Amino acid sequence: MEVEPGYAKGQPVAVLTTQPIDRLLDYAAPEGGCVTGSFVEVPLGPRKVPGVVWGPGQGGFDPSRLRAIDRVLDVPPMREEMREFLGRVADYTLTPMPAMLRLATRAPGLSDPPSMRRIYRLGEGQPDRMTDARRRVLEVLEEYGGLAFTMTELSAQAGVTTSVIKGLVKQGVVSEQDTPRDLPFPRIDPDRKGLALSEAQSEVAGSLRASVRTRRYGTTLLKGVTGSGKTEVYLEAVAECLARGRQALVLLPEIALTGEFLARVDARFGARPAEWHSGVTMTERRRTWRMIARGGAQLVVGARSALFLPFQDLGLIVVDEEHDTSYKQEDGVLYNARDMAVLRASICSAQVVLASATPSLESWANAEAGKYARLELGSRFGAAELPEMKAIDMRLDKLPAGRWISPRLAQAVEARIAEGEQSLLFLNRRGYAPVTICRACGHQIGCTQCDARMVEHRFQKRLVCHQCGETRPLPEVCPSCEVEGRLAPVGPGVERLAEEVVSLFPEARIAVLSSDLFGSARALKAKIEEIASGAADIVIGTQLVAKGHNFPLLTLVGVIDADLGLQGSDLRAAERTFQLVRQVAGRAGRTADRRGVAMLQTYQPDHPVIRAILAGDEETFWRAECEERRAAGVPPFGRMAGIVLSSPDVAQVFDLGGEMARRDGPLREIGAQLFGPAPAPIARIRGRHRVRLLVKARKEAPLQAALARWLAQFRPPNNMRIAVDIDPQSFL
DNA sequence: AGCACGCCGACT
DNA sequence: GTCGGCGTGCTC
Repeated sequence: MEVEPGYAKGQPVAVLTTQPIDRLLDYAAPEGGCVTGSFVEVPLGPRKVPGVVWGPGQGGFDPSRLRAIDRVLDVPPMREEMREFLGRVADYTLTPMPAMLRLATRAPGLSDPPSMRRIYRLGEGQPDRMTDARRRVLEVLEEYGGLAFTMTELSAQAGVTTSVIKGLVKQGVVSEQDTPRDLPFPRIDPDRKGLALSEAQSEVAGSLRASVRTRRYGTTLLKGVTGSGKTEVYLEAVAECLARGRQALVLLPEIALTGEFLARVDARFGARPAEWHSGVTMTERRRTWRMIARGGAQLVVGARSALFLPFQDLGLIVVDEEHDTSYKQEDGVLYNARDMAVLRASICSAQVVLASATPSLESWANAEAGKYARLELGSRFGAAELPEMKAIDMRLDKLPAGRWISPRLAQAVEARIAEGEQSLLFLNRRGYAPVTICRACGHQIGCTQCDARMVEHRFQKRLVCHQCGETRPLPEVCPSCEVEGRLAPVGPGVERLAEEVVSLFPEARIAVLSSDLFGSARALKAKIEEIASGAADIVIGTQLVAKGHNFPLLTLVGVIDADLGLQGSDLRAAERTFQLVRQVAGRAGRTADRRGVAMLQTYQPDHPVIRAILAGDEETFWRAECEERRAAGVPPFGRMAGIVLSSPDVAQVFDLGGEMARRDGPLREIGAQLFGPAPAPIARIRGRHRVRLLVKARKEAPLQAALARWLAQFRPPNNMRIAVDIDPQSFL
């Protein structure tokens, strides 16, 4: 255990608060003293704010005006490695430290004292007489064995008033006890035997176990096709980590996947891990945060924000589906969870496992360069193989307007229905139709707040803007020429595709999986399970279905528009299309004893990406893609940053954008190039005009420092926002 | 982030 | 005169 410097009462200490102040503030240590890392509550103006003691006082402030820390919170101090991690992420992403601290303290009731609750279980005594109500209470308690209940739970479960239970307590029939509200998670037994692994799986699991045993930092890219048993294999690394007494974290891109994962962990270890994502209740979050800090949680499964949990001794981070773009998203701070996982592990001497069937190009390149170890799980578990890939050349099948399913694909679906098997039709477009056009004047209905076309959602009977979420009823009259009844949908969305499927297969049971059709993650999960158990013949889905869900009865995947995403100038488009189509295709025939088929409808069967998918030749694709990026000097062979200025005032963003382009001295000093300003891909969102600049530098260039010096020159007006995105996902 | 301070225009 | 708009600066 490291020993933090302690401060006696009255000594000045520097405190980092969650308030957006770009420096530390000095306070006097409280009654009872504090240590570096102590979570505290400090007075700031008229308020009390949370903070962390960051070190000794810096001085430079009238000592007689120092205010004292109000109190030290009842949680273990923030560890040195966590402070370092926050600082490094802040430097990397150009994020102010208070915002980093907010990420690390996103736990409800952090400042609350430890609270107790009263629980009830079966006691020793006998009741003086038995009544119906008393019997129901005893039945409930017996049914659940030794489990304890809260008063509310027990009275609800037994259907009696609380006075019945109180009466039983008085006679000692029910025992009453106070326990801490935040209980440790059930111990996971890492020595429990798991499922039998194949020889290939055991070998890979053995390597991962050996890496974990080193207790050093290291990253392994674990590549395995869908169904190859990746999860079982990395759970062996988890077992090794827990057996060494260290904590483990498994990151998943989507909360819809945690249900399936929890069941796998339960099957492997006979206990469930702690969960951390937006769907977890407040009390559970509080418990989880505290237990992780105290070592009362060994294994955590969570979303990206779980990286900022206060682990005591983190020995392993698994990033599952590491290529998933949702690892890079804004939640106050723009960071890529995959990269930050590697950073955190390197600071705390932990191992990282990046698992994917279709790794990101960055990870592939890092493995090629020898920075990451690479392990591969070749064949699918059991007999099933990767699906057979076929292209359907859409230039040959002339489809009538408003039709998207080629006769060949329709025939294949028909055959599956006859066999009692499932088909998946994949179209990465939500809603009914992406464009609504007026046949009289050619006007396309756009959003008033954004430069984007409104998407018709027939299910909701409304037009929806996919940028800002604004909706409005479908108009009868063209908003431009005011002619009535000439508005027409153009192009397909999943809802419209469903309409076509109904007309083609009126007898079939059809399910549409699209994120906007479900109110909650729970509802979506239920639907997925229903489908997996065979409740549908044809599944129509957006990219939601590409993400790891298991449909055992599925033997055919039809990709409606394999070309979608290939157009446009996004440099990552090829990679993303390749991954998405491979992932979707991987849904076919995962465990069936018959080989699945994936059919790709395309107008460009000779496009290199489509050919690479068809050939199943990933190495060739990646090598070619790497060469192109190397030649262009773009990530991962160069560094980039996107800067987006946004303001309700158009002139303002262009003015400052222009000024930033002119005063680019700090960028030129490191040999970086500046492009723009140009209107951002979506030039207006929620009424804010957006202008984008792009900085490109060599891989070794100190990009962040130069960006910081460059940006410090400008004072943006107060209604303008400047967002800096290091390593942007797309750089249009 | 809040909140006070202060400077300017529009009103009683 | 004085009410209130919001730009500027401070919080240990």
